[in-house]
Amino acid sequence: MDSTPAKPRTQLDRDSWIAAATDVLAEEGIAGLRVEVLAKRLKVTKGSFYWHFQDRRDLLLAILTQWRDGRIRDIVKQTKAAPGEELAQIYHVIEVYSANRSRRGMMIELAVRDWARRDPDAAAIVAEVDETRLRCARELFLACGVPPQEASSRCMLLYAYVFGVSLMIYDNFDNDVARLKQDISDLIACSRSPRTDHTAV
Amino acid sequence: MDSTPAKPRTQLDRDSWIAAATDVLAEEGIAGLRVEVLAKRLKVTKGSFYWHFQDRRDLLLAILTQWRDGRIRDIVKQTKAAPGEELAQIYHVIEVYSANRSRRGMMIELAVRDWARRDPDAAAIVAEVDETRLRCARELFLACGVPPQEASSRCMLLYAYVFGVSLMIYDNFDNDVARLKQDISDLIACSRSPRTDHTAV
DNA sequence: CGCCATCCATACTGTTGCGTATGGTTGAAT
DNA sequence: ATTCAACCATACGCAACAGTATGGATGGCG
Repeated sequence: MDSTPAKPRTQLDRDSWIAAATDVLAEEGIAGLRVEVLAKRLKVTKGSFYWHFQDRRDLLLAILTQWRDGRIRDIVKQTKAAPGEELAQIYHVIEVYSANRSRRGMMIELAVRDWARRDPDAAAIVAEVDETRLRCARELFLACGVPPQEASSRCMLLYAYVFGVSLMIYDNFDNDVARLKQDISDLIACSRSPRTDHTAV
Repeated sequence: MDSTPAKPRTQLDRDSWIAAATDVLAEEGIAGLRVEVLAKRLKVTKGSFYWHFQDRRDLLLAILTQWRDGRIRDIVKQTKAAPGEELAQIYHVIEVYSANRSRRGMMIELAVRDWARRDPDAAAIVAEVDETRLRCARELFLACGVPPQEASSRCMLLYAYVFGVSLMIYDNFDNDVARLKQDISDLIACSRSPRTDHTAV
């Protein structure tokens, strides 16, 4: 009929496997990431898997490095700010990394961090990502005129909050979550007085 | 030789199993909590396990409820403060729940929360614990004279920070972690100006 | 002493999953 | 058209694990 690459005959490459595996990681965690389950999801058998990967560990390490590269690319992008826009950019970072924005991204993040608690390789990757993120965010605070020591404290608080809040279940605590999160953003970004006017931007 | 209860013949009861299971949960996570592994650790066979428990799920639910009860008992204890000591108590809570104080407790905490991301029963337990903790901590802030809305924000930030920071790997970021954590405690507890004098107590 | 309830060991079945071996299919180059 | 490399299916062995069935040991009590 046509020669357009409509369906490349389910020809899978390494990246397809990694992408699908990352989906499973987000949904089921590292322990639920089994090659036979993954193969079933891709509608092939594990004969295909062991063509593209040496073993399960090979896939896992590929997931890690790809995740790291994506996260580092993202943070340097998110922390670039035009002069004068640095404070607004901090608010933007908090907003972007808050759980609801990209639920999938946070699920991966949490799965990787849980993984890193028992796997040295994963821990090394997380360490790289954290260091890069902290340094990038710190630059932003410094550009806002925050003193060095305090810049370190605030960017650490920023990331700890972002990850921690996505671990909590607080449906019945406050009925105005939006305002709650806004207040917290103020505390992290620029709390000098309790009621900061953060009409940022 | 003697009739003292030196070795009760390895007679295990339900609580012994739950205690050992909680250890495994802390070390290996919910996915690594297998009944045969647990039995081996207790030097018995799973024949014993299935005497005390209906199935694996029975054990898991027992772990959850016991964890909840312990955590709720602990938080009401930690948030009791003599009049005038409320601010110091807030610092104490931050200190106590920071990862290094009781590494084991935090490992269990993180394991349960990761578990709760895929299990509704675990999620319900975490919701109970979170609500209790937030309300208790909120009372402390209110007793410090913090306005209601802000009290909600600060106690939420407190817990999110505590859990989040134990997920991060920041060895190479700052060489004075103690001071970093002190600064963050200030931001959470009483930041009105960036350099608050928190010579609390 | 003998009986019964408690507690555990042993021995099975069935399932899931990792990894390997080997053969089949497909498309592109010669 | 033949051939070869890339890609996948099938079929195997092996281990870990959930759960069941059943029998053995132990201790208190009538």
